[in-house]
Amino acid sequence: MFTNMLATHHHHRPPSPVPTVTTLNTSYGEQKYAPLHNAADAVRRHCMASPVAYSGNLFAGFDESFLARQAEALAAVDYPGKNQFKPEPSNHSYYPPAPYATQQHTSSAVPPPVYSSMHPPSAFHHSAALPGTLDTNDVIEQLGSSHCGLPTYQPPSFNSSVMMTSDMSSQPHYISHPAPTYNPPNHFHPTSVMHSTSAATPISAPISTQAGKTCREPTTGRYKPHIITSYVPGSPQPSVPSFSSNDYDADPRELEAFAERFKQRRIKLGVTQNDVGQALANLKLPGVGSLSQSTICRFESLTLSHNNMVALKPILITWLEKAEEEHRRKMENAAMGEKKRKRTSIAAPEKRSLEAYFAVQPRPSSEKIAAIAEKLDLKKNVVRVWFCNQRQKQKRMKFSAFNGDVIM
DNA sequence: ATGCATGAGTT
DNA sequence: ACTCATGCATA
Repeated sequence: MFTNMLATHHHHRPPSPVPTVTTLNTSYGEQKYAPLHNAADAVRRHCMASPVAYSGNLFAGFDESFLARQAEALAAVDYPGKNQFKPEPSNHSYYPPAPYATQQHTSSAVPPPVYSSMHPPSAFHHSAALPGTLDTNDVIEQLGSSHCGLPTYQPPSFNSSVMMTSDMSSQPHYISHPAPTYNPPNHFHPTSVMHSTSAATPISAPISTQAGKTCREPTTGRYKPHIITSYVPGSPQPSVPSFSSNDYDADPRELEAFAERFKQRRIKLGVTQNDVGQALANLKLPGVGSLSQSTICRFESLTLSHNNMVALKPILITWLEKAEEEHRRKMENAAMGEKKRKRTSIAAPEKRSLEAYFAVQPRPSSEKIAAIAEKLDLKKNVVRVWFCNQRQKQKRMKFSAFNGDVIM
């Protein structure tokens, strides 16, 4: 029971909107900022609510464990080598009502959310974010509710990761800021343009990089992309966090914004979360099978781990783009259907005249057709086609009559 | 949307 | 013993 609790404790969420709590995993490759972004929504709400709680006691919303863990976090930071502190299970079975700071703090023992680079051949491999350069002030700042601890990734001058191609890796701007700054979180801008990262993100790369493992879900036969990204002994660790185009996609705020946009566009397409999950298999991306409704839901609600979000994002982008393209096509087809040519209708008097002409000469010459057209005030082509159709009609009638005679 | 469970990989 | 990604079942 206890073991089980430990094993799944990060899933044990209180009724409050506190999302996934991931305890620290201090392996090199697992510098997660899951709590930072997973709790983004909660954070936002918490931030909004906070001012009210400040009447009197600054820590009104915080319990003792928070304070205790704050101290722990600070302590953890004081010793760079000590990235690891094992929280007491009892402290993590449940989280207090104003938990974000608590969790935040817990994860603060983890190195700062350095935006790790991707290794080109394995796009989903989260290479090590270096532990490191977080100082006490940073921690305090993160802990400060006024900032909600959301890491700010100085956005590029442009807004779309589509443009963040390989050359982005040479942006000295990023390299010179190994430690991210913490700013108040941005609210999602509904107007932000959905970008396509498919160009910048090699979605074809297997999701499961580090061990190349794609395990099959026993019951469903789904291909579960294991996105466990952690330090692989022997694999090269970057000594300096290099910033590539993928860092943008991995930016928690970008992820949050994307998830929101994704949801909106999915709904616009009239597709359910389950549909999306199933449709992913049709993408035929290597190592990418279907996903459950749960997972899609969790993606949209940012209740997946950061790495998981980052790995799923390009796949979902791929799906979204294809789905929207298909949708567009359908709409166009529908529009085409509506744009049916106007059917010319020939009035009864003219029709009678035409029938009279037809009785005399079913195959009038071009000149004759022109004459008739002029006489009836119809387009020559209309008259020509009428004769064609009339001949065809007659043929049909003859044929059916003949058949009827024979068969019956 | 989410509690609980599972299997695989990691430490 | 843990972490993680994910799924099933159900609220």
